[in-house]
Amino acid sequence: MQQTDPALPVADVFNADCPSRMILSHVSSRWGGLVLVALRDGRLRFSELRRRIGGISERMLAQTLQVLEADGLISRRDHGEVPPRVDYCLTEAGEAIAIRYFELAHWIEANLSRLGTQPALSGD
Amino acid sequence: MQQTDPALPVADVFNADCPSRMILSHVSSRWGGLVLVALRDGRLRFSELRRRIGGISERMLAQTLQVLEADGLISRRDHGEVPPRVDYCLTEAGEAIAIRYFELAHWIEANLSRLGTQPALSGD
DNA sequence: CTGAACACTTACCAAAATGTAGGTACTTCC
DNA sequence: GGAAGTACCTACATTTTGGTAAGTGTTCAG
Repeated sequence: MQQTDPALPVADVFNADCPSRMILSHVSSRWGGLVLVALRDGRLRFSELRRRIGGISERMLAQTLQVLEADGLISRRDHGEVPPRVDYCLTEAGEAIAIRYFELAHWIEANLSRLGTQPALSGD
Repeated sequence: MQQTDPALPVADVFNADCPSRMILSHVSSRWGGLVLVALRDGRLRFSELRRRIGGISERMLAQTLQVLEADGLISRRDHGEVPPRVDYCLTEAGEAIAIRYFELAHWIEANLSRLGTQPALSGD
């Protein structure tokens, strides 16, 4: 299935210089993963994303979308209309990553009470 | 299995104020996920982690270990010896998160060639 | 005619993250 | 006795990140 090009060194996130680190940092940046997960619901417009992702600013959303697009994780479609109409969706790679990030996020949501964030769960 | 406390609002990472966002940000911080993944190999000492995770500084490793411990994702064991001997391992919750973060990171490693890894994207 | 929505961009500034260098108190190795 | 290793901590400086507010040009609703 997946051939490893012998000319390329094996990707390794533990290696500071490996390009995988860069992608990983974009995905797990403050907004990157949330944008990806939001797009799992399907194609969304800029302002829809903005409303959906609590706390994100226009500036950050625009920037995040650009980075993710450059990484090949989402694709941007401009309908060339006026007023502007642009929407975004996941690429195949984006979907693969989004689902994994979602599983991470979702586990956290579902198990929040076991984590050290709560007011006080009396115990050891 | 999992009881949802009806008194608590449902966790939602899209909500800026949801505590899950904080955990998620720790896990997907620059070093958090890598520390968790590194510990999947078993109990490791501070200096072992430092050597394993390329590019991390002592300061950042120490800080990251503290927040992960506070979140209940890793546990610290001090052998009380001199010279110091301290080691870390994943808690159950830590394992659950580590495996999910690993799957994300590993997919990226394995599929790097499909991604737009072009280094620079002069922005801002 | 005013204001809002759209999808952004830019300048400016504050805050957060991170690196560097030094220190600690001790031990083992050469 | 000097160097290196252990697991940190602290102060300081820098780099990166992110928010705010303003602007763009057009269209539509009131």
